[in-house]
Amino acid sequence: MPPTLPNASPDASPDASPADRYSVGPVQVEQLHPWPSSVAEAEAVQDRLRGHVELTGPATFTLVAGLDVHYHGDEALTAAAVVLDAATLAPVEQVVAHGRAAFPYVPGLFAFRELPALVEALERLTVTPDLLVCDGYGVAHPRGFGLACHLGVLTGLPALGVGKTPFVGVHETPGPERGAWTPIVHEGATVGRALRTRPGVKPVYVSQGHRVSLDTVTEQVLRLTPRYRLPEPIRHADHLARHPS
DNA sequence: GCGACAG
DNA sequence: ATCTTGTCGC
Repeated sequence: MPPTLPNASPDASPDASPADRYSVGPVQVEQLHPWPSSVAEAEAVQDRLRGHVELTGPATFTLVAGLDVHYHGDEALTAAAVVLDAATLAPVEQVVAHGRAAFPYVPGLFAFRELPALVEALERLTVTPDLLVCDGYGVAHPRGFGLACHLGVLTGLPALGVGKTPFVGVHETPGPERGAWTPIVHEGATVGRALRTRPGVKPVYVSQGHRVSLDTVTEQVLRLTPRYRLPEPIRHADHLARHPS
């Protein structure tokens, strides 16, 4: 049972062999070898992969995937991936993967809890999304490598993160109109934006995950959020994770 | 040193 | 994340 860490056993369970999992779909995902078994190892993984993040990329997309996880009880969880047609926002494909939290909850290391299940869901897709919309942060993170960066770097796909509460850095409150935003500044650098997606409603906190510019992140999140506070891909994934069919 | 801390 | 009712407003 993973979610009991701070004091982990080093050479406990050998990692599964590289060939123990396969994907039937077109989305190929790099595996993390070995899976971190302590806070220090997890932080080291983030520090190592951080250099792989690309902050520029395409500005338009055709298939957008929303990703989210729902927890049941202690460690059981369901990950969902829903692909939408970027032009119409109509659902194209939806898949779920059941699993268990793979790491205890530690702010900043949140990605390690959900990564295995989210990766499995991505591998079950039969279409290839060209943008991953993640529920959490990207480079707006204590070590500059949040969940959206993990998923982007491991798949090679453009990825962005949408957070519902402030996490790192400082920012002013954006104006009340939809589309208003202010920069999130962390250690002297702009790492994301507080973005108003609905008039008078709490802003969301967006940041780059991989292969997208901050302007593109802002533009896409607004485009994917025609009605509610959160982007449609995330809302669909959230619903599917809660009510698997 | 203490508190706060994505989901 | 999750435990939880009603209520106000578009």
